[in-house]
Amino acid sequence: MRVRFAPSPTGQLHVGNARTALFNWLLARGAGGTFVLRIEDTDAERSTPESERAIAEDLEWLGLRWDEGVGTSGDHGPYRQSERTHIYRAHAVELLSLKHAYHCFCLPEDLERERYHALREGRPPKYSGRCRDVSRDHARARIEGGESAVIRLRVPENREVVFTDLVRGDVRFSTEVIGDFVLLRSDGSPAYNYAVVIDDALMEITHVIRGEDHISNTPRQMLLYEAFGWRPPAFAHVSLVLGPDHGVLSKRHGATSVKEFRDRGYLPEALANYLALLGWSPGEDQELLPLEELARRFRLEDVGHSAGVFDVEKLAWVNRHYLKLAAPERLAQLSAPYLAREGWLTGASPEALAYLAGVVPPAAASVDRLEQISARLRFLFDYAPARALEDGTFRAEALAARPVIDALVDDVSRSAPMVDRETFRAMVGRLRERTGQKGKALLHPIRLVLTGESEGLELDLAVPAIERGALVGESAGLGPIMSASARAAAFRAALQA
RNA sequence: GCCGGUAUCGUCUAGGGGUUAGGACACAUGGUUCUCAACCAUGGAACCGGGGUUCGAAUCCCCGUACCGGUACCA
Repeated sequence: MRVRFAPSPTGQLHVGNARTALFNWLLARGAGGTFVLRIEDTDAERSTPESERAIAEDLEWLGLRWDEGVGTSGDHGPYRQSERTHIYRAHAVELLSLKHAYHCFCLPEDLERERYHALREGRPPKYSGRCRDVSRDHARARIEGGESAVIRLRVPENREVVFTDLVRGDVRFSTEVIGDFVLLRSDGSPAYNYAVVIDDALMEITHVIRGEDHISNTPRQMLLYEAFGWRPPAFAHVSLVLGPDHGVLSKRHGATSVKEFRDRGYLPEALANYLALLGWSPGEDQELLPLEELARRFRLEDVGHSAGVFDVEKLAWVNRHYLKLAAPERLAQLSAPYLAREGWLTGASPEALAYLAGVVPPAAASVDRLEQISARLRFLFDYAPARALEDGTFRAEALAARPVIDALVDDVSRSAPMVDRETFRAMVGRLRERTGQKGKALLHPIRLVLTGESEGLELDLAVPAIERGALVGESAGLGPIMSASARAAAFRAALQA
């Protein structure tokens, strides 16, 4: 089995295309087949090398490695359509001599007018076939005379073209609605439907899995396979991904490209797992499974027929799941850019990363995506009691808890840093005895003073994080982080001001 | 307009002639916790409409409707 993903390098990899790539990969992976990456850059205007690189990078990030294609040494290359022009031309000549194709000299404006009239009279707007009978010799003469021509396929009249779609079953089209379409443009470059067939055939693709938007291209492609006498591959058209308003997923819905999701701090395994769930189900009421397991279970016949609405909430849930599974070092590494953006991390020293590996995982357990990690860790790096006390509720809570606060300031100024849960709890125990307060009345004031926030991480975790962070110090490229004792003093000063 | 595709909770889906129509996300309520989040429990929530076939239709067939895609010298 050989499958392919064939994007046009005209922008970032869209999640809908990523899902198509994923389905291809899952099928190949599950069947021990070959996954080919081909670049369809026949539109010279819009194709860029940057976007080809970006797409390749996104596929790799998602874990969808290709066995053959650009950047590999496969023996079905080249894998960039812009490098295959000679192949397309050679095959066009073959079609010409087989009389399956012909030169067409019709002017764009004439075609435009024909189309307009056809539409107005309720007829399918297909090419009239006016140049069908221009002989090859005559055509050659006109071209030598400076006229430009396209090459069109001679589409048989009044025929039914049927193909079996692996996800939808038999699909049939009448050639009555298919005009003689363009194979080679007047500049010699291949049109999509033509290049695809040549490439899929020559690259020995056995299963073409692509978006539903290509379903009406398929009969044209079948006709081409027929003209060449080639056996067509199996086709499978997967439905499209929609936005929450059931329209095309676009920027106003938020992120739409793989790159954007990556930048927001979604894990690749989460995006891939979520995408697999959109239009397919692994069965047994299971949803969260590693890619390899998904590949084992994947069957094209089980892919849903209807378009799917992209649900960011569910993606967030999947992401939270994988965030909890991720190794601490990895989370620290992945969080670094977000912390650096805030100016809290100036260099990824081993000490700083080791410290983060301890503090990021508990914070990450309560966010949807890593982008939110800085808000969750703000208490460490941006301690500002004066600012916090500007809030009326916060101030009132602090004022009401003066005895606890005073005792805290006193205790913390005289005891050792609370670098672990036990020393912190010991301190809480001393305060309980001294003030007679317990539970919320005791812990909430401690939170206000030590974190400068009224909500956040468990204090058991937060306070040792503060103390250890203060010890790591700025020389390691971290912080600065104020110690608990400095915070207590600063807080009391701010409260009295 | 024409051609093609699709239709189960708000969303993703399981099921597929007889089921209390199952699960997940989201939502609501409760529990837990110093707090938020997380977590746990409970709950509300669906077979597009109309005909037909059948003892029986959400499931099969037809028609309609809605939505999506295509209708290029874009891909």
